[in-house]
Amino acid sequence: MFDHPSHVGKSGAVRSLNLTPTSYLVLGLLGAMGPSTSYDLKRAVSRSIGEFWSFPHSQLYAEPARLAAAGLLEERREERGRRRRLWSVTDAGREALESWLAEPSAAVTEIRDLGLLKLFFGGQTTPDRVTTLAEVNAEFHRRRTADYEALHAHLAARGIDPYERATLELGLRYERTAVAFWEEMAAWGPEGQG
Amino acid sequence: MFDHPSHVGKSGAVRSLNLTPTSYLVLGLLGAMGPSTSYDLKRAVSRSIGEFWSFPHSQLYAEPARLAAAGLLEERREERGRRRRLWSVTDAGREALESWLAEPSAAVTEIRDLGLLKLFFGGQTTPDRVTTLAEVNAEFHRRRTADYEALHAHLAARGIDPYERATLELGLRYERTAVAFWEEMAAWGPEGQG
DNA sequence: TTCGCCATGTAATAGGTTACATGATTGC
DNA sequence: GCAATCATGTAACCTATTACATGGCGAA
Repeated sequence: MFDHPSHVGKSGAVRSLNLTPTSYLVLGLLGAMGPSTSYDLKRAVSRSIGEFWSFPHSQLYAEPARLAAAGLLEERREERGRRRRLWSVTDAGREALESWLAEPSAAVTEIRDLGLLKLFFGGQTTPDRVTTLAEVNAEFHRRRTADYEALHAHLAARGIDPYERATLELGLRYERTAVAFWEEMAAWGPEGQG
Repeated sequence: MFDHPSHVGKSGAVRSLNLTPTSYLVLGLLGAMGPSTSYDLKRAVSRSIGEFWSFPHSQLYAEPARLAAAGLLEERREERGRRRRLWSVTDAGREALESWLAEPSAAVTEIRDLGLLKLFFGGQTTPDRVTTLAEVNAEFHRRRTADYEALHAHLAARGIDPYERATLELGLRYERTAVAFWEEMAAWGPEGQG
């Protein structure tokens, strides 16, 4: 690609980039899991935070390269077989992660829900369509709630990291909130919403 | 579905583009508000859906141009003064909006919360830092809850569109859920989380 | 009349999304 | 031995984000 120093070393060839959520995800996962491939990252994401914050696998392949260019990760290739790329956190990377974790900045939660956007424009369609929307969404979130609970139980069996469990817990609680909300919406429609 | 109406331009210069959430936001707002400037859109977003789904103003300036290129919007410029650009929905645009509203597709809700991402990696920092994180977030969401309630009351006074109110309602409920969650997290830390 | 904020945009870039593509495994 | 799925990437496009920049208007 471009000729970087053999091992990020003395040249300070560390291009400073601004770290995105994806960056911290990768840093944190590698910090917790040790040297891993992008596919390992993908799997780790899938049944945890990825439940409600999607990180496409293509990014989990692309982001490590960026972080490595910045000196926060190191790459090692398998000698034989597939010669897969294994990523691990450097001291600089660990430092970046720790300082990020240390500042407890609270930021606005983004909730992006297409169904909710449709509801927002409910006045521009017929009430029965809104009711259908509400019913479909209620069912959808009920199903998701059930999935979460199964997942939760499954993970509880194998002693999962408590922080990871807590994270899923909020996801679950959100789903329950959504179920209640959409069910009310569905009931609200038919009887004339004054 | 498409082979749009003739008047959209004999040239057929209607490049088909895939419509993003931003597209539907703009279409829906213009549908509800009538001809408006991008600044009008910005204001309409700010105290409503924009509370939990951020749409930077630069997009509210850029997106209408895209939609107009696709034949879904029409542009009119003021004759004098600032010569601002006023956007309005064409028949094709209205049709696109309606068919979108008609299909009640349920999709996964994205919840993007930096604090939650930090919590996810709680095992890589000290318990007291996690507790601080929880406290800061609890306070943050308490404050946001209060803001929502004030906003809600304020808008209830002026008879706001019930669907718009409902949308805000879910935002509010999410905030309450978050408050409870972070408060529990804050209390959970000190006493040893086995 | 000057300062400051509201209003109205544009530019640049990087990050994200959606495909595409192909090598390895595993099951049948 | 073949099909299906898992694993591992790359490419292209484009949206979104972050700055920058300026004009108008209101208040003091």
